[in-house]
Amino acid sequence: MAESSSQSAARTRRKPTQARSLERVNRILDVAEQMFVEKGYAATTTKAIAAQAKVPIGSLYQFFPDKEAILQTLAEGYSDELFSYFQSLDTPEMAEISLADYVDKMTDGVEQFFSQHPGYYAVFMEVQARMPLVNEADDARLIQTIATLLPKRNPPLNAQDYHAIAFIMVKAIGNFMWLSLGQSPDFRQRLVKETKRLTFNYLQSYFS
Amino acid sequence: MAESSSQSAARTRRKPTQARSLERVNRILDVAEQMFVEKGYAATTTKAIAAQAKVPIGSLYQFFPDKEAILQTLAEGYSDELFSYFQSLDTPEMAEISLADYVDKMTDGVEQFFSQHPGYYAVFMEVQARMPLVNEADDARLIQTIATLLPKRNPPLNAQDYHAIAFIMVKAIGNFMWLSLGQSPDFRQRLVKETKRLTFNYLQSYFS
Amino acid sequence: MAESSSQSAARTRRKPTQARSLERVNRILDVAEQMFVEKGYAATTTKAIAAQAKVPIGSLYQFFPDKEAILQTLAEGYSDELFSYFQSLDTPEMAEISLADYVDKMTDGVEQFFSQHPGYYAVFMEVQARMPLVNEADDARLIQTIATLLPKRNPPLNAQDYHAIAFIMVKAIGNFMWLSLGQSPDFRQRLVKETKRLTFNYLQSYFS
Amino acid sequence: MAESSSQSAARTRRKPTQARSLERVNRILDVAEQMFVEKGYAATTTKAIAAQAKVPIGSLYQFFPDKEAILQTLAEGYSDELFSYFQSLDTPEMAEISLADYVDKMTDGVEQFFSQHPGYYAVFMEVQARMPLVNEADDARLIQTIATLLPKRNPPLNAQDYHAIAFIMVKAIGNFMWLSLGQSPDFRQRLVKETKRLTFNYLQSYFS
DNA sequence: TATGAATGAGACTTCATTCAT
DNA sequence: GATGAATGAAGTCTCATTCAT
Repeated sequence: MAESSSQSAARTRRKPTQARSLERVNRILDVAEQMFVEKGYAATTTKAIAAQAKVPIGSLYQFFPDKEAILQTLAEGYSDELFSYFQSLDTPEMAEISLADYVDKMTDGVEQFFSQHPGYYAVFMEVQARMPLVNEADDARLIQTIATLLPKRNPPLNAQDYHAIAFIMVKAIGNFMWLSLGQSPDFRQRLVKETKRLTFNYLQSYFS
Repeated sequence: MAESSSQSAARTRRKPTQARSLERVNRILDVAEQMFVEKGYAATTTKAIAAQAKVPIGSLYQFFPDKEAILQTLAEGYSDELFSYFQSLDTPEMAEISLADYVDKMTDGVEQFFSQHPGYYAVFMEVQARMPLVNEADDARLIQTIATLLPKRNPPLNAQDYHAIAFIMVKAIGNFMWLSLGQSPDFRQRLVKETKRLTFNYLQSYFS
Repeated sequence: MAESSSQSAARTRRKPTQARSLERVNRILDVAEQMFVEKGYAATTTKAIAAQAKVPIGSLYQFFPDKEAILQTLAEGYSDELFSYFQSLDTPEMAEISLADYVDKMTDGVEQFFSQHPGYYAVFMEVQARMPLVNEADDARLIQTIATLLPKRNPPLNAQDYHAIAFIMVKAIGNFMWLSLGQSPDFRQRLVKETKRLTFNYLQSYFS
Repeated sequence: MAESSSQSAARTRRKPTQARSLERVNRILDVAEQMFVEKGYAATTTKAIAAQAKVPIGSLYQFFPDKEAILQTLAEGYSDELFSYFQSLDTPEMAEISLADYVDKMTDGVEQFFSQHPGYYAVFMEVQARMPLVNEADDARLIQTIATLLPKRNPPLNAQDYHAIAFIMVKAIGNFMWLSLGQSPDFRQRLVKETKRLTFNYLQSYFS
């Protein structure tokens, strides 16, 4: 039922290398994710998370210094996964495909990711509200990656340009795929299409 | 039966018609906005709001049924203002200006609005996380308006198309101008420019 | 059963002027005193104090910002009472009585005070350990008073001398009367006698 | 029946005869002393002590049954040292020196001891508050020793007298030298002088 | 014997909301 | 209507101690 979470433990008090601990941490993370999605971060108590995860509250606090660290770890896990996906686009073949295909691939990838991670929305809403810096840093990593991918396409722009373009691209696709989550299947489909159009026309204006 | 508060409206318990009450409500709203921005919604107590606004806590609860109603009222106020701005664009002259100018005007308008309302960001982060429906409803109003404006430009599209286009437009501009808030002045400028380009190229692909 | 405590409210969140509040504060103070004596400060919980005093825990925290404030208020109450006693010794007649009688009066006064306030010991042990400054300040007040009383007896010493003498006097009497509390009645009697002898011989060495 | 720990003795679970164990116990004691002084007994956790002493927490509990035992062992160590000092005064020569010199020697000895053991103050504040009996017992040992030293000086008093005198003497010197710890160097000097005067005049009234 | 992860009772404190005055 | 003292459920987190390995 719960998606196995293989988050990179950050702000984790103790890096659990033992099998049982690792399992516990993941159980906590999975339960927390689910509860954050269902009732919101504030309305979810550490006690409830521990109980649901069948972990003593004391153990929970052995792995996470406080409630926020759970949220943060969750966020970082998502970020890492998403980042990995984008990095996987950085292949020789990708530099050859058409701009339209490139945009399609990215958009579809993000769309899929969001679909498969129902917690992302809830978690990032909170994260953005309470730890914007962390979040920014994570997105920046993504933007950076894209910014280095772009120059492989023709026109000679400077680094600043590439950064701005990557920023718009990442945020536009991210935001709309995110927004599409709450929409009806039909409109969602449409949104994917429009997002591709939006992004493609934008990029085409640069990469003639 | 008793004092049913019309859920959609400003959830104010009593619409204060007396001068003093109105002033108090405004003071509460102003103080709350400031505190939400400074310390976040959760960390702001109703008692503190009341104290700062020099309004007895009991009176505060006479105007607002609960803490969330304050946030909601704030959000609605913003929404109304922004909505008014967009409505003001619906004039005969506006239908005549170029697409590029149209996009410019909208983007600049939103940018200005966000600049002048520093609370918007903080408030909406919370609102989106805890009352997405309200927010959606508000944006929908905006999108609807834009959707009715668009057909005044050439190509014969159906209502669904106009809705989708308006959605993308409103959300894209809204989102990027919002994101620009936290950026350095330079990058912020750039973001305005890129947002215009993004939106313009998108619209142009429809209204060539 | 409980001694009525008329402590000067310090570090009290709200100075309770209303009859009911005042009674509640006193009930809290009385209960706390008793529990501190019986089980020690650390082992006494705010919840238990509130329950025993039949005051909701929330109300307790309306009067006292935290657990320590209760202890502090208790300490200050004692200090004030003891101080009052010493001030009452500053009368024209007192300046006339013999040194021996003077020492007797002081010692007996302190002895009585300690006997009548069984909480003093427990409370001050804690206070001294966790808020030495407060305690010092209080004793200093006492010492100051004595230091201004002494010059009324012959020999011309400087202010520093009077301070030192008063310090020794106050601390010696205070300490031994305090120590006597835990002793058998017989030895306690003896201790009173010896304390008088100790103090008297010391003072006599100055005031020939 | 199993491992009954003789309550009066150093409440160490196991008297560590092995070199490594002894070293560990000492390291625990040293670290604990320092931490008690710095942060207070309550604020010092057994885990922190163990970590700082580089001893596994499990081992710590092998040497000490509980946290309080560490404090107690520390207190007993001090007491023993101080006791040794006083015993060293019980020599033929000491019986010959003047009363004034005798008092000087004792006072200076105690003063030095306190100066060299900064932990004494902090530790005893706690000990007195939570284990007064232990403390009393320790001082009693001291008083007894003094009481047997005193008769070597003239006047024929009974055992009870000697005990009372020794009690006053030990406690007066002890208390004032203790109080002097927190004072300014100047006043501290003065306090030493006054303590000698206090004690000397008292003793002289008996051994004139 | 040595280790340190695991435990969970319970401590302190907060704060939205009510309702007697 | 206006006021603000009163309420107490509930939250987060700590830490002495144990015991399986």
